Amino acid sequence: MNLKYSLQDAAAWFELLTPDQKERVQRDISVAQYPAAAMIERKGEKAYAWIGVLNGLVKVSVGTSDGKLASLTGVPSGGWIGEGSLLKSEARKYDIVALRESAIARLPAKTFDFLLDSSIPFNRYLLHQLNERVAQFIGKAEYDRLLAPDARVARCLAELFNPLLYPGKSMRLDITQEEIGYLARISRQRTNQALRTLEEANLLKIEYGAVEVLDLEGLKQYVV
DNA sequence: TCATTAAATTGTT
DNA sequence: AACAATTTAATGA
Repeated sequence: MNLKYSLQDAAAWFELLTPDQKERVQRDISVAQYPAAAMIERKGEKAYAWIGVLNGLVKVSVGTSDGKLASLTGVPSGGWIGEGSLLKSEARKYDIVALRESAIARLPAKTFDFLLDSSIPFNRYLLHQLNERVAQFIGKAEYDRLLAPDARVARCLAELFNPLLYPGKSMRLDITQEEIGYLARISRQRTNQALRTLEEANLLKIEYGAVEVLDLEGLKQYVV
């Protein structure tokens, strides 16, 4: 229930701020709980806040304007999304849905702008995140449909670790095989099969209700 | 703290 | 998709 503690744990950028800035963020931010499968943000609505996943797991479905290719990205706790719509102050271009019960933080656009204006480290953090995301989408658009299910799972898992800054953090992620299936858009039993294949290749370790990534680079590059 | 039971997750057909 | 096996969490002595 301690907001400050949550932010230190689930917002890598929070540590980069000065005490004054931290104080303002804590004052302006709001947190809400969402049950599994709840719609957090809807496509088409205007963006008033930066969305942070303090706890839980969220999926972002991006519907391209030209049609049906709705590719998915998973966002684990510690991930922050939606800055694109904020910067251009336009409507959200995707739906954000809770995959399981999640604690969602909202940083108002005003505060977001304030940080942009006053904190160099914050800008640097954002730049890095945007860069990562672009690389992600390019790779996705290129390969997503052509990849075998095993590779799709590998990529989805790799992406779940991307938004986070992993140094120091654990390489273990609490996610069920069913949830991975949702993200990779394959059945749960196929997910199971894929995970076993990846475990065979020493890229990850299957745990109960979680997976531990052993070789992130290997996952990103996995093919066939 | 340990044993029993229920719920959730995984493995198999 | 349905079922069985396994693991974790919850309950109560």
